[in-house]
Amino acid sequence: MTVYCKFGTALDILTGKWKSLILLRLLSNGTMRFSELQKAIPDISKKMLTQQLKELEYHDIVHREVYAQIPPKVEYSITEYGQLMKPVLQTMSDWGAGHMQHMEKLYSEEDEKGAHPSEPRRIDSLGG
Amino acid sequence: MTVYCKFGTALDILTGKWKSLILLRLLSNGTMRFSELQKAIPDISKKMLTQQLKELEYHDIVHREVYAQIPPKVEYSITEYGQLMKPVLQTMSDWGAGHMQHMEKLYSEEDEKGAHPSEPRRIDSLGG
DNA sequence: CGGTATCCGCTCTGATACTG
DNA sequence: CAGTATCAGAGCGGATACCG
Repeated sequence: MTVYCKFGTALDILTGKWKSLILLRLLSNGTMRFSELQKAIPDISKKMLTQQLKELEYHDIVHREVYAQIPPKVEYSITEYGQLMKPVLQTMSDWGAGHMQHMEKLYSEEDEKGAHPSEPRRIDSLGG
Repeated sequence: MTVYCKFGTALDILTGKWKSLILLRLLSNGTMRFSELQKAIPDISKKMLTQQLKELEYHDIVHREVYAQIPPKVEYSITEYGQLMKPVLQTMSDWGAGHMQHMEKLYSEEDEKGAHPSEPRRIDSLGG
């Protein structure tokens, strides 16, 4: 079997503009409908939400429950296996928090206005 | 001050096709010259290597030491601060290892040949 | 409501050539 | 050796329209 990178595997799953947002919402809210996720993440398009959820479902991190009714109702939640992602998210979040402070020390607020490589994204935090 | 996402901060820094590769090499080999990194990561182009290293340097994760000589010599290494990334990398790597097994159970080897969303990337592992 | 299909622009990445 | 500059292509992400 081809040797895939353990690290890259994790990275791939977290990567993408929206995956983390979805995971974070689902983790704190429990079960959510498609439309609830849309509302919770205003800037995401249906296409992206669908796509990202599909990938997460494929990886057994998100569970998709379809109710056969009109109008349709679909609920998403983190699988039991998916809960194992929590420590990963938490570790990254913790490091990220520290890093933001570190960056502030290195580059003053004034300097922040200039264009720097790899500016941090604006995303909601994990715990709060 | 704008509230940046702690999690997104970490993600941004690890994200990109090559950042992890560079970090992993530097972490295990210590100090490396530009050309050594190129050799260690055969498929990366000069442009990408330069670009990624610049970003890592900006984030104080990688140190760039220039020797004023002809021909030029530039050495890269992980900063002391950058060592703090290790637990993050390790956590992700550990989870990734488990996830690969989990995926194998869910989808048989035969099935792996089909095109699935978000196939894991081929990257060298962290520890070995 | 919860998607899919299509088009389209932009960024990211890569190949190549040039420079100090 | 260690880059920079330039151009071109692929793929990600977004807007819109349509469907069960």
